[in-house]
Amino acid sequence: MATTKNKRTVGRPRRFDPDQAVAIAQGLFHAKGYDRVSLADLTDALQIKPPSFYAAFGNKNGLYARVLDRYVETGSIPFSEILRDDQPVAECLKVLLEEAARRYGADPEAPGCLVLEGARCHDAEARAAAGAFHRGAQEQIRAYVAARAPEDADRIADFVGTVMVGLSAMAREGHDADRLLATARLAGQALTME
Amino acid sequence: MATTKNKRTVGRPRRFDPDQAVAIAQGLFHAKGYDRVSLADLTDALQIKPPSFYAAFGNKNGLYARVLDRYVETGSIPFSEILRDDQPVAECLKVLLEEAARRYGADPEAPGCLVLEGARCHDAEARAAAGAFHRGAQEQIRAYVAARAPEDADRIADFVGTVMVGLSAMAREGHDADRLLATARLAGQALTME
DNA sequence: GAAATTATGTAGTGGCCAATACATATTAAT
DNA sequence: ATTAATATGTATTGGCCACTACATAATTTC
Repeated sequence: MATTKNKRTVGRPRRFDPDQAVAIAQGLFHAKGYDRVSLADLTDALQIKPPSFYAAFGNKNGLYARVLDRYVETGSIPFSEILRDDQPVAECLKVLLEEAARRYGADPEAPGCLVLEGARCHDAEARAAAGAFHRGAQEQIRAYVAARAPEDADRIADFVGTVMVGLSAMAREGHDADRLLATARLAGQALTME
Repeated sequence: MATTKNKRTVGRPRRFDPDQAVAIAQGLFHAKGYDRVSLADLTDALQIKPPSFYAAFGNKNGLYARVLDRYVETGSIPFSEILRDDQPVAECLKVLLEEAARRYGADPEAPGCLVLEGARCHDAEARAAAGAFHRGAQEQIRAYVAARAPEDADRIADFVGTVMVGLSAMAREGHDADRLLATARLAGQALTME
């Protein structure tokens, strides 16, 4: 009862694996951004026709929501592991920025953060979905700082969040991981002084 | 021979002022971004019909190019005034970041930087046009630092540019000038340590 | 085998987009 | 008055978009 798959059901069986489709779509959305992935792009990549797509995912936003979930589960920054209570706040935030730099620059085919870039797309629903994850992450940072430096939590969290957004944008401009890392390290120096 | 206007020419005269049209379009492009301003938006705002629009500006990108020129002349950050040779490099870069924060958050109806946001739009030609201005500004920062701190020019310029991109993005997320300014000041502390 | 159920393939739908064909109006030059 | 030149208004154009109506295929249940 561990796996959720293979539940033999009535009716004609699917000829594609929705989970695998989500993984493929994640690559597309990360590489090109929500707006620039058309439904034709998706159905071509998944080798299915539009009706199968809509039956499985509802619509483009439905698939995108599943992609976001998958990204947070498998590809995004593990905030909870990095923001440690047994280390100095500034140290952990520096590690966070450096980890962001590494991840955002790791894959030239999928630069930047899927969530941060999605939160700036042109589709209201997709933007809201990605924006919710963004706000959650930002609040996680703020709460982490607030627990031990309540006075400075807002401005430090704003700074860290702003630098992460900048790093994601610069990754999409072509900065590689080393270059982003140098920027992140310099940003980290501002945190040591507080 | 000072003003370039009022040159009575043959043929039916225009019923609108192209320069004023550029000013109005600048407001639209800054508020909504290149992609989200449709030609119908423009012709409605300018109170002209599509043929008049295309006769005057060539196409949407033609108008956008004129908007970018106007922005750089009238609304963007005066790099040359801020990056002074008679002040410490770090001080001037801090002033630059703080000035960016003030300008990006000054008008809630037109948040962020027109150039930085335009450089991320979906239209290849518009992106290239805005990107050229962005690269020019970035190089201006790098060259300024390189003149007195050649070893650190690349990473310092990258850091300043990344923070500016982040500030512009956060302005569009709703951060007001005060909040951006606090972020800029914290970022500036990283520069003092070099 | 018949019925119920679900997925698939073919072939579209209307909507919004930037851009334009074409006739007409308004001006200066002759 | 005629001509040349330029701007305007009406009405479209073709392209790409997300999305769907409808008939058919494949499976389980009875």
